[in-house]
Amino acid sequence: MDAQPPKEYEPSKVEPKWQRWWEERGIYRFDPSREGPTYVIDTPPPYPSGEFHLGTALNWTYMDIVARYKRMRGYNVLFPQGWDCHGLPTEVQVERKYGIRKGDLPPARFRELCVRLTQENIEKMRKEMRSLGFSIDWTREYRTMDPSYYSRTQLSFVRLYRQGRIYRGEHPVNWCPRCETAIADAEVEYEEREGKLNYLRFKVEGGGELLIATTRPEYLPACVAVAVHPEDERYLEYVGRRVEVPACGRKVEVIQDPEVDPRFGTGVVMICTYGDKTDVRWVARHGLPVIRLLDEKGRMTEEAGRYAGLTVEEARRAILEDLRREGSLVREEGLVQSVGVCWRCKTPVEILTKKQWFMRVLDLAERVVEEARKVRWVPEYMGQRLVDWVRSMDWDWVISRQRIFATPIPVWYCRKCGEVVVAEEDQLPVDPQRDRPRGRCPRCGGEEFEGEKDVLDTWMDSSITIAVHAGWPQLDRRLFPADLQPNGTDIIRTWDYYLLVRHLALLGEAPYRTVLINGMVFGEDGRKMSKSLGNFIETSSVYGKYGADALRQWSVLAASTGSDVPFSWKEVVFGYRFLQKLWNAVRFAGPHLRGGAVSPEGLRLRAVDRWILSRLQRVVERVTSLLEDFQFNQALITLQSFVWHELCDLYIEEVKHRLYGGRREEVRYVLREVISKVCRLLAPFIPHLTEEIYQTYLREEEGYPSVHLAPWPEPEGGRLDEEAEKTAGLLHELLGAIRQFKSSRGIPLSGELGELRVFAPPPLLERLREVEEDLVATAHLRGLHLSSERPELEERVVAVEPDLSRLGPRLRSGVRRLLEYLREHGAEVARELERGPVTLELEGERVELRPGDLKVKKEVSYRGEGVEVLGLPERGILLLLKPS
RNA sequence: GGGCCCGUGGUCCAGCGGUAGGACGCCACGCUUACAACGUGGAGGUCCUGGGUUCGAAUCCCAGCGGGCCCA
Repeated sequence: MDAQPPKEYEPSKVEPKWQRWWEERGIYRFDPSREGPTYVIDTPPPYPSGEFHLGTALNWTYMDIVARYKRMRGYNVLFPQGWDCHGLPTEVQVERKYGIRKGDLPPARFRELCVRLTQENIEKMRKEMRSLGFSIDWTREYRTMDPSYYSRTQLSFVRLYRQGRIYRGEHPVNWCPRCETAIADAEVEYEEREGKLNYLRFKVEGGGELLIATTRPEYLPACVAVAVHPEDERYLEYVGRRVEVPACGRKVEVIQDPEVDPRFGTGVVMICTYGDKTDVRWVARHGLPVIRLLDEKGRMTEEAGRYAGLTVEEARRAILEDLRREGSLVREEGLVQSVGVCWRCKTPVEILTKKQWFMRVLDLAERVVEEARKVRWVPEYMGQRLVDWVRSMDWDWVISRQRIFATPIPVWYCRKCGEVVVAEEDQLPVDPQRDRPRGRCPRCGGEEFEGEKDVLDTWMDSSITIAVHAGWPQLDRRLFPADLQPNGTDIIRTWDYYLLVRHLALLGEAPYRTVLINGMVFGEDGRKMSKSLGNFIETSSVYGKYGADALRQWSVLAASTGSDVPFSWKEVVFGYRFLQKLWNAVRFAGPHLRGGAVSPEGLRLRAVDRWILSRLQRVVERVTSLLEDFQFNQALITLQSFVWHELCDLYIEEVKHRLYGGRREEVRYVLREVISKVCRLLAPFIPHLTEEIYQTYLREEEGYPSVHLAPWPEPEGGRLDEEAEKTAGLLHELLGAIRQFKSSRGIPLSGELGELRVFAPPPLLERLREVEEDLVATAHLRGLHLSSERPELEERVVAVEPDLSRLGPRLRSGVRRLLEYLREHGAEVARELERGPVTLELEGERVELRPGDLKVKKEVSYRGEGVEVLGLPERGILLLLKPS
């Protein structure tokens, strides 16, 4: 036999060993040549920020559990990993790192720096993912910044363009003046900010005045109308008249629109191009002129007259001052308003009209809703978020960005006639700044072209992942649609929406069958975990201390699937302790596992053996069904409590006497059976420890190279044994009563007791005879005497508990009368019931009670001398202890 | 302003029609030949409030209060 395995399980030594081994053996690779069912996970490609958030650990743990479980169930699992490389944050990181602005370098050079930084960041994050033991197929890794990937982003652009789904147009867009780029609706965040509501006086042509309330007086130079609600009687007389815009002098008309809220401010609003999204709708609806008030940097244009060149803030101050001077500012009120800001830099977003590229998505809204409803959402209600989002969209998707590090838009413009020339499919990838189109301008024959400078929104890269890892444009139908799309609650409206709308447009089909949602990770202070809040915990500091298997257990147990989860060191420590507990139990059983497998032939399994095997079957069934439902927390709790309380605290304690002396074969057989199955059931949750156990104790006999290549345990109905469960249950009750007795007398658990005399009804006695030896040995009794005779004793009924799950459905409304009656006559009825069914007449209704309808608690006392009474009165069992 | 989620012992969370569970913390006892990061026993909850449905509600419905997320 080998040297004694270490008393303490050390994850930091064991985990890296298996991580390397798994990788070398390539056991997580998808095998394209294999027949049989596939299971495809659309792993979200993280943004390579270089930091590995605990939220990512949570998200990936869910996926990994599913991947491992499905593999064990015989699926050919595709669990790829990609990186969503493009984006502004990397540009900002590069600027900061080298102390430059992106305009300082030629774009190609700047791009190189971004690529290099991204590679470094990916390296860091990949290391973290490996350290957590995720069973990713690294041979399928992709990066959206690689030509092999972004050529497909471009291909999708070309195809959607030819389909008429992508267009270039002048349309208001959300614009971040700091980043100087358009951003999509989904990238706008809302923040509560203190603002001022200004009441301004507008002179009405031909006499009178209107008071309007606005939070954005700086937009006065772009005021194109004044609106009131059509049913607002206060202003009916003004409709159709013209008013003078203060500080500017322009005359605009008073119009009606039902979207005006008569309760806000004075019920009169000014319509400007464009103060907010409502303005956009009003301008379109009433055909109002557009005044281009702001430029790309957020400064006032010539249109602002004497305010030209000022920033938004400066213009606000200047205009307010002028208003005050001319007496148009009547009053100001404080107001908390939610302001749309850029998700990256938190600068308030403005609405600008610029030529941009769009993907037409509004007309697909109902189709998207229809498909979203067919998808299985976990938890179910999360699907509603996508539906709500789709229905609330106002604009098409702006897909062009004014950045550098991104996929180029594969388009040129003819210098002569301005014709748009889109790249040929077989020409991709292209960089229109460097490459040129094939041939001449199709319209005018021109040969000079201007390459598009704008680039694609990074969601254009990441919303075709499913098609890409299914081999598109040569789509492998076994890999599409993906079976699982795992994601956080915060990006349902982006990732899940874009994936859906994009694949629908491109392939006419929804790309995923199930969406698995994980919650947000909060810090120990209860707020969303982030560096800026100072409640950030490095993932590596957690697994570095307690191991990946402990961290994974925290991910699973912290809350039910989809709920937000608070990080807690205590929970991680609990996971670590479970590892120790399991390791120690296996270490104890080890010598008995190693002596070769025991054949079940000819074994005389005892009640406790049949009990634990029966319980094991129930655990297999339950864990399997919970995993099918993605209820990871309940599945793991079921396993932990089976191992900890049933296997360790009960079974192992109850069989020690047989291992030390007696006949060992049955116990050896059962221990091997239980540990082997439990090891497999736990493998998706704690892959390292289960591998260590498997390799140390089980592999030689079972023959699978790894526990992760072993099949998932199938429920064996024949193993269910209700009789054994009842018998063992009785044994546990007796042991409980004895422990309680010892505890109340200050006797050590290991302390020896005298002779126990048990008086019980014959059926129970039969059961007790089966476990007699186990009881004596485990409770440390000097002797045991079982008898069905009733000694002289006094019984007093102290409580009668009706079993409502039996009585309710049978008696319906009679239950209330019965309860009232039992309050008075409970003891009486209970005694009668011992002899057989009882029929009661309650307020004219006949009520029949059967044995078992009532749980009766009795107090028993014995009149003899010199014994202690422990008793299990509700079961009609009396325990008498003679002192030793 | 709208949609969705949550409100359970000191703390964090399961449960989601049959009369309350776990972990952590707390108290007492025990180093029983796997494990003291352990074991045994114990204390601790009108399941946010008010209505309704039901024989029966922590669980379903409605309203309110409080918190969160997403969006206007």
